[in-house]
Amino acid sequence: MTEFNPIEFESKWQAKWSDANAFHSDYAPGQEKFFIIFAYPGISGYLHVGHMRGFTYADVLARYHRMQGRSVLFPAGFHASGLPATSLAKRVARQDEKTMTYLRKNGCPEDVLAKLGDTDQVIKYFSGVYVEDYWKKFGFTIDYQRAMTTISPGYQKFIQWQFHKLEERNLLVHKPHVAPFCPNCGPIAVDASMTDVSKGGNAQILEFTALKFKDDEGNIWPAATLRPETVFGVTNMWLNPNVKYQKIKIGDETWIVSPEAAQKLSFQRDNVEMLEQIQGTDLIGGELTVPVTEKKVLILPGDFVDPAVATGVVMSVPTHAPFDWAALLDAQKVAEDLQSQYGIDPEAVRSIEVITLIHTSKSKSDNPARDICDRLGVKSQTDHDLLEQATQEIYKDEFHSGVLNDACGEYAGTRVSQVKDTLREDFIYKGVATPFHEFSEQVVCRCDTPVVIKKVPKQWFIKYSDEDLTWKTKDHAEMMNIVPKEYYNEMPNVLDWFSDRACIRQGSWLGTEFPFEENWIIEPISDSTLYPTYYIPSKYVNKGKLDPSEMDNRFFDYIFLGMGNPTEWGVGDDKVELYNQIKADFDYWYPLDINLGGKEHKTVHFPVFLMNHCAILPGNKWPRGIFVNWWVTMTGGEKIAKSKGGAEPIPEAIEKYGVDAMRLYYCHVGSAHLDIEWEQKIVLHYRSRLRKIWDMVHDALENEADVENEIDQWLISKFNEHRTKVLKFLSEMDIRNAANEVYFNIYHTFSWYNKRGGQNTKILKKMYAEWIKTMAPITPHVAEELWERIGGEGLVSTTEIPAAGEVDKKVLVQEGYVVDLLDDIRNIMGLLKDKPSKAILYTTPQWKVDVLNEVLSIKRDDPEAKKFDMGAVIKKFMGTPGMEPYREDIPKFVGTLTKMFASITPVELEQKSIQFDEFDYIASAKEFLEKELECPVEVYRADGEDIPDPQGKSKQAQPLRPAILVQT
RNA sequence: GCGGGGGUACCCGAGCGGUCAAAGGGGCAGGACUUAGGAUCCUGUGGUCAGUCCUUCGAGGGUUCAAAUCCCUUCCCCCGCACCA
Repeated sequence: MTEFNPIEFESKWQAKWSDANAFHSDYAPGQEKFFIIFAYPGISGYLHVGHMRGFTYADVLARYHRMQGRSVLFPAGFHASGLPATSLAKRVARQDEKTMTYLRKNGCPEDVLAKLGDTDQVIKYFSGVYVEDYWKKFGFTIDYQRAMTTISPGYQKFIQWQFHKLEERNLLVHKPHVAPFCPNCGPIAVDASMTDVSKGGNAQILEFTALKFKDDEGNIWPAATLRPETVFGVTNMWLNPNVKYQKIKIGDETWIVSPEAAQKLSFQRDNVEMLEQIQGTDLIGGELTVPVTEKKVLILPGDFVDPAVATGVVMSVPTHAPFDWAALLDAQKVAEDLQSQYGIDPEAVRSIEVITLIHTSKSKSDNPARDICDRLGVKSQTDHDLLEQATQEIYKDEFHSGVLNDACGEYAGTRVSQVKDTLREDFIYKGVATPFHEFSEQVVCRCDTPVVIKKVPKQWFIKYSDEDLTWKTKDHAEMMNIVPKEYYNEMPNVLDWFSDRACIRQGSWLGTEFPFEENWIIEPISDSTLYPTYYIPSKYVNKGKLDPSEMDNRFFDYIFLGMGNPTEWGVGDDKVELYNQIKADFDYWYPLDINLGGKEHKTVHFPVFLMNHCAILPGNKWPRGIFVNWWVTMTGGEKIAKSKGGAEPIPEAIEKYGVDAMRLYYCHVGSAHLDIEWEQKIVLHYRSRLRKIWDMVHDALENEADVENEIDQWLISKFNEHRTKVLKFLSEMDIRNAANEVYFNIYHTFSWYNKRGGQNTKILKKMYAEWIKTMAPITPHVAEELWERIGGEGLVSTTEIPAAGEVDKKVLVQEGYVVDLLDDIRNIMGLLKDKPSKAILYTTPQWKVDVLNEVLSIKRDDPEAKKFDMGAVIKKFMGTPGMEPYREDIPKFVGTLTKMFASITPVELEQKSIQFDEFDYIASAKEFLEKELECPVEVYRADGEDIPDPQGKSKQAQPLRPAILVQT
C-alpha cells in the first residue's frame, strides 16, 4: 500500500498549477463567469488558523464554479490602510516585548525583525508572507496578476474618484463632531490594539446631558447626567465642599464646574475663558433654580461627588438615584451640624420631600431607590459598591419598563425608553441643556498625557442615513444571495440602523488623502467599500500597461460608469484600445458574485460595501451575494488573540496536519455560520479520514479482479444520487453538507459496495474517478494526486464535474430493502441471550402486495386524500378468487394501512410503488446476509407451500417488511 | 435600549410540518485485528421488547390526521452597536 504523505505531493501540485497558469482568470465573452473575493485582510502581522477558514471557503467556491465550466475571477489584495500596519511598526520600533516575542514565535527572521519598525517594511514583508506562506501553501486558486494594496498610487486615485462620486451624489456632509485628542500629540486613536494610548483602549465616548441650573446671579451650574428625564424630581444639589470650583466663561455665559471639568470643556467648546476659583464650602447652602421646573433647591455638601467625573456638579433625585437617597438620609441625620458648618436651616434639610417620577412593573412603593437600598442593605453613602449595584439595577429597570408619571409635565405617560431622546433634544433646543462628552474610563496617551475629547468643527461624513440610498440598498439586498439566511434577514435592519459615518480623520495612519480638505486621510472602512471594481484595472497596472498618472476621474468614469469617450481625450489609439479593453473586462466580470468575509463584517463592512455600490454604480453592477463565515476559537470558545500567544503558526500547522486535512476540517467540522474550536485531535481525525479514502482508492488500483455483479448497477445509481446532492449543496454554498456527502456518505457507499461483494474494478475505477472530481474543490491536492494515480487526464482542478447521471430508483429501493432487513435482523438478534443458529425470513405474500397497490393507487389518484374507503377495498379482495384462505387477515391488514395512507409522503409513495420480487432479491443477497450475520439464512415466500413455520411468524410478513424468525 | 441569534440525547451540533428515536463528529461500552495499541474496522449507546410499541428535542398551552419543526405565553443564554478593522 502506498503511504499517505501529503507533504510530498502538496507542493508538487501547487507548482504544477502555477506553471500551467491554471487559475488565471480569462476574459471569455459568451462563457458564464463567476467573480468571488474574500474581504482582503488588514496587514496586522502574522495570520492565524482562524483567518484561513474564510479564505478556504472562498477557494472551495471558486474551485466548484470553475469545475462547473465557468470562467472564474478570484483575486486578492491587502488592506494596508488604517492603524494595524502602523501600529505594528510602532510597537516594533519601541521594542514592545509582547510583540517581539510573538513575531519571533512565528518565525520572523532577525534581519527582517530589525527592519519592521518601518511601516513600509511591515506591509512589504507581510503581504509576501500572506501570499507565499499562506495562500499558495493552501492551494488557493487566486489570480495573483491582480494583487493590490490599498496604499498603492493607483488605488488611491481610485478612492479619490470614489469620493468625487459620493460628493456629486450629495452623499458627503460635514458637521461638528467630537474625537479623542492628546493635547500634546494631536489627534489620536482610541482602539483596543492600543496603538496610540497606554491606557483606556476600550474606552467609549459617553454623551451626557448637562442641565443648566442657575443661581440668582445668572451663573450656570451644569449638572451632567445620563438621565435627563429625572430633572423633574430634583430635590437639591450636591457639591463637594473639599473642591475648589472653577468659574469659566463660555461665550456669554458664566459656568461653575470642577477644575477637571473646566479643562475638558475647554476642548469641547470654543472660547473658554478661565475665571476665578471658589472653594466648595463657600457654595454650600446656596439656592439654585432647576431648569424646566423652575423650582428652587438647596445646595448640600456631598463628599461622594467626584470632581473628575462629568462636571462635578450633581443634581439630586433621591427616589430614583440610590446615591442621592443615601446621601440625603445622611444629610438629614446631621442637619444640626450642617447649620453650624454652613449655616443651613436644619428644618429646610429635614423637610426635603422626595418626588416620584417613574413607575415600573417592579415598583413596590413610590420610592424605588429607598426600596433597593433597603433590600441591598445600604447603610450610608459610603457603601460605594452596593450603591453602584443599586444604581445599575434601577437604571436598567426604569429605562426598560419605566413610565413617566404626572410629575413630568408634558412627558407624563410616556415610556422612558421612548421619550429619552426626544426629551433631551427638547431641552437642548430650549437652551436649558447642552451635550457634554466624557470617556467611559480614563484614557492616557503614549506620551503620558491624559487624552481628552476635542470638538472637531468640521468633520466629514458619508451620509449613509440618506433615505433614498437606504431604500435602494434594502430593496436590492432583498434580491441578493446572502448566507446564512439569518444574516439575510438581518440585513434590512442593519441598513436602517446604519447612520452617517465619519469618513476622514487626522493623525497618523495610512490611507488616501481626502480630496476636498487638506491634511485629512480617508478612514479605512470608507476606503474599502467599492474596491472589488479595482481588481479589474489592477491587472493592467501590475503589468505596467496602465500608469496611475493616467487614472483620473474621467478614466474611472469611463470604465466603471461608461461615461465619456476616450477617443476625444487625445491619448492615442493604443491607449483608447487599452481603455476599451479594460472597460470590456469590467463589463464582463462585474457584478461581483460573492463577497466573503468573517462575522465581524456584518455590521460594518458589508453594509457600506452594498451602499457604496448602490450609490455609485448602475443597478446592473450591484453585488449578487454575500457569504459570512464565523470564527475559529481556542478550546473553550475563547477568541484567538495575539496577546494570548495566538494559535499554532500556520506553516507549522500545514506541516503537521497537511493542507487538505485543514481544508476538510474547516469545511466539515461545523457549518460556516458557527464558531468552531481549534482542536488538534479533530484536525488529525480529518487527516486520517483522507488517509482512509486514499487507501480505499489504492485498493482498487492494486486489485485486478473484474467480476460483474448486480450490485454494480446499484453503485452507479447510488453514486449519481450522491453527486446530485453534492452539486446542489455547493451551488447553495452549503459547503458543510457537500463535504459530508463527499467524504462520509460516498465513502460509506463504496464500503457497502465492497461488503456486498462488489469487485468490478473497471466500474470501481470509473466511479472513483468521478468521486475524486467531487473532492477537488475541498481537498485539491489529494484529488490531484489520486487523479494522476488513477490515470486521469490533465489536472482534475480544471476538469468539469458532470451534472449527475441516471439514477435507477428501483435498484436503490431494492438495496435499501436489504439494508433495512439487515438492521431488523440484527435488532432481534441483539435481544437474544444465545448465539443464533439460523435466521428464517418470510417475504410478503402476493395478496398483501396486491392490496397495498390498490391502496397506493387510490392515493396516487388523490394525493390530498387522508382516508380511503376501507369497506370497498376489503369487499373487492374478499370477492377475488383465490383469496379464500386469507378471509380473516384481509380486514386486519387493510386496517394497518390507514395510518400509512394518511401520512405517506410523495417520496415514500414513489418508493413504495416500485415493484420488485422481494423473494428473488433476498435470495440473491443470501450469502451476503449469512456472512454479515455469521449464521445460516433461509428465505421463503410467506404464501409458499409447505414452508417451515414453527412459530407462525410468516403471517407478520408485509410488503418491504419480511417476517423474521431467529432460532437459537 | 436597538438589532440579531439560540435553548435538540453524555458533549459539540444537523434537522425547521410527515421517510425522526432524530444526520455527522466526539465520548463511552462491547467485539474484530493485533506483541501492544492512544492505530484501524465492525456493533451498540432514551425505555421496553423477538422488530411496526411507549416517552423525548428549555417550560406551559394551542393549531393539525400529523410538530423538534407552525402559533401564543413564559424562563434562560449568546452576539453586535460606529469612526475600530
